[in-house]
Amino acid sequence: MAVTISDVAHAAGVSKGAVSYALNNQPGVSDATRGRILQVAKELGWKPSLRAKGLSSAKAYALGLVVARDPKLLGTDPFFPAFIAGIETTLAEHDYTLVLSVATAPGAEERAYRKLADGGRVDGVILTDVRHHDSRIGLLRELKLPAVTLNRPDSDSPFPAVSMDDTDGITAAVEHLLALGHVRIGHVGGAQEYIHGRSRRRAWEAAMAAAGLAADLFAEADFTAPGGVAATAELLRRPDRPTAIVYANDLMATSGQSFAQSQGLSVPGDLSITGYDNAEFTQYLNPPLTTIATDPMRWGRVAAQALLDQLNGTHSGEDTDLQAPSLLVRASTGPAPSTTTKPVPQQSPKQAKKQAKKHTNP
Amino acid sequence: MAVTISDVAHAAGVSKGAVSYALNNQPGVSDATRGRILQVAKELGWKPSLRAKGLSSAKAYALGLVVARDPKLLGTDPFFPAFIAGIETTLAEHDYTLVLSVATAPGAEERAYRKLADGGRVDGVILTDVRHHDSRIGLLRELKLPAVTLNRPDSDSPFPAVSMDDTDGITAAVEHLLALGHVRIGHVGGAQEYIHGRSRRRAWEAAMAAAGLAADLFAEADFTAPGGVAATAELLRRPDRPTAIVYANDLMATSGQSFAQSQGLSVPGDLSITGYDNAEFTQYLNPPLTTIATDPMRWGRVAAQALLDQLNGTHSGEDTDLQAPSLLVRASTGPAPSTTTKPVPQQSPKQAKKQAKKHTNP
DNA sequence: TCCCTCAACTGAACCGGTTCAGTGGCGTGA
DNA sequence: TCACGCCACTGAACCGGTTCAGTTGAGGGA
Repeated sequence: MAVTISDVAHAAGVSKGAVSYALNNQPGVSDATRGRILQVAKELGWKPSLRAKGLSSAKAYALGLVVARDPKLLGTDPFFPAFIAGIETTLAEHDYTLVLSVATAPGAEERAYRKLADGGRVDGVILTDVRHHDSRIGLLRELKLPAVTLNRPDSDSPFPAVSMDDTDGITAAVEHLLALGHVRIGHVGGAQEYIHGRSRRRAWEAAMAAAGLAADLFAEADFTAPGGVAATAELLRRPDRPTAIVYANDLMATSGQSFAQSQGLSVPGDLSITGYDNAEFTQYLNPPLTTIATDPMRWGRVAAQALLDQLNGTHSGEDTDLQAPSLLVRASTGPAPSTTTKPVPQQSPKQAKKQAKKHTNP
Repeated sequence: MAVTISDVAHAAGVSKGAVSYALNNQPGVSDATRGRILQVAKELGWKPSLRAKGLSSAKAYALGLVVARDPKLLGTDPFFPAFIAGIETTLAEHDYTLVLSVATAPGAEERAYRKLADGGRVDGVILTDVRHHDSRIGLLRELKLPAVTLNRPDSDSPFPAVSMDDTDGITAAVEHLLALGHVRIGHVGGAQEYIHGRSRRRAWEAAMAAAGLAADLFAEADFTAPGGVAATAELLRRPDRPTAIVYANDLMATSGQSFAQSQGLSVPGDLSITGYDNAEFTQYLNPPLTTIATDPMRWGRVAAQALLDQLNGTHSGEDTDLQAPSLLVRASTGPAPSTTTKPVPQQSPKQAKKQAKKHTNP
């Protein structure tokens, strides 16, 4: 940090401008001079100050990511770490870094975006967990902050999207269960506020409709483990309880499976279960979870690249579609029970609720 | 971004300097003028440019965190998301942001630190996952980058440490098992390269010694799920196999428990298991995992504060000790088998290895 | 030989703040 | 009434780069 461009210029016997041209591979210096300057710079160990560079070129050389999730959920979700690692692989090739913001308190999210935009700390942001009529789209517009979104928002968005289809994976899960003879296939959805919560639900509905079945065994949860327990309890209380449940993520599938077992149901003997995400721990569950394997790392890599392209003006403006995730069959799914469905051990709804609660907070 | 300090100065009829003094609560302007300037600044919606501020005051207003882990392991470890959330709660109160780097490839870690230091992108870093004779200490010294470490390194370190004791938790786990009648208590350790891998092992050894027992049932793993399987397989092959295993983290405990069950052992009937970290999913395992509940969020909050204190010179220079984590007893631990230990179904080591491998990659 | 062109390079302005030396005006004490 | 000190504020330098208008000198064409 001690050595500046002036030191290099002086040592090489040229002006600051020449050093700048040489460093950035711009015309204006001969090859000989360029070589000499670079040589001197190397000898002096000159590292151009990002701060100065940023000030004069009006760039921050950083991308922003605001994560608005309960830290508890965050800690269990395998998505973000892998996603961030993907972003990083792209950024490592460019002179960019990632500024991460975790917003847990309500209202903190908007503040976080403003903080990143106001001081010019980042040149653009990646928008994850897109919501129904997401207010952040308007916010970013107001802040004039370039962005890419993960999946295309349902409201009008000027930002390019990098999408990974939910439909195929859920469809494959339903078809897998149908092939095993299941008919009463339920769905525990994530918060319908999120567009991926919605699209997964719609994919389940469509797959059921395609098989001529009613999609009536739905319970909405919130992507959290306790939510999964409550939704599972609700579905299992139904008179025609499902013999299989498609969950919108692994965490809910995990807690749902655990709850079903605690109610005396065998998985997959009495109830088949599928997850979504392929979190590493799901293969060590008992039984290991049938789930849908996404590729968050690739998603991160591509999203970061799309944002960088947008920043330097080389982005086509078109959305990018990533390969759809694939079904990973493990032992939590099996043939539908051949006889009449074993009822869940009788208890009043009140008791079940109590038990569900107890199960949630051991 | 369009409105600058000059615009404000002009609008308020004062010089740039006066605006700067007013904004930063420095003497040199009267209260009346200060009020007027702030009023004008507000009306114009002026947000001082972090870049310009950074250049003139030689600060980056950012802290760095380099995470060197396999993204797969990262995704399952609940530590980092909560830890980062903790950092964020501190930074939100100050005008700082967090720059996150994920280094997965070998050699990428050092490059990441250099990248952060060279351009002056951060003012300091938080060092996690401290290793035995950690080379990063010297590196940061060379780069003249202020830092705090999580736990005190075993080599000489000039940086303040924020420590959370491992010993008490492991000791509590061993004592809990002893009280249940266990005598052959094994330990599956994390990579001994990490100082927390070492200290957990040493705590187990000490607790065993205190009970007059030999600490010979040790297997080293690497904090990963497959590693946990392999180490568990090794311990279970021993002629005097353990009736209880203390794992150095939840992920290994999870995969170890799953492996033991696949070998026909009942948990906790034949084998009791304890984890470390209290990852959320562990309460939904079958059986739910007895584990040690740490508070990574608090750790992040305190570490960030310590680093900020160090940067503005108010740090005492002394290490901070956080409250030790506590044991959380769930159903994976139970009384020691009363009769002779049930042997693991006979098979050659070769077969066991094959099975372990198969178990790892379903 | 002279003029023109163009490549190579310089010097200075600029980005938007901070900071310091200097200046003007006011109040106070003798 | 005057000298002095101090408060409030200004103007300019500065941080370390980028960028642009100019300058210089070499080479080519007529």
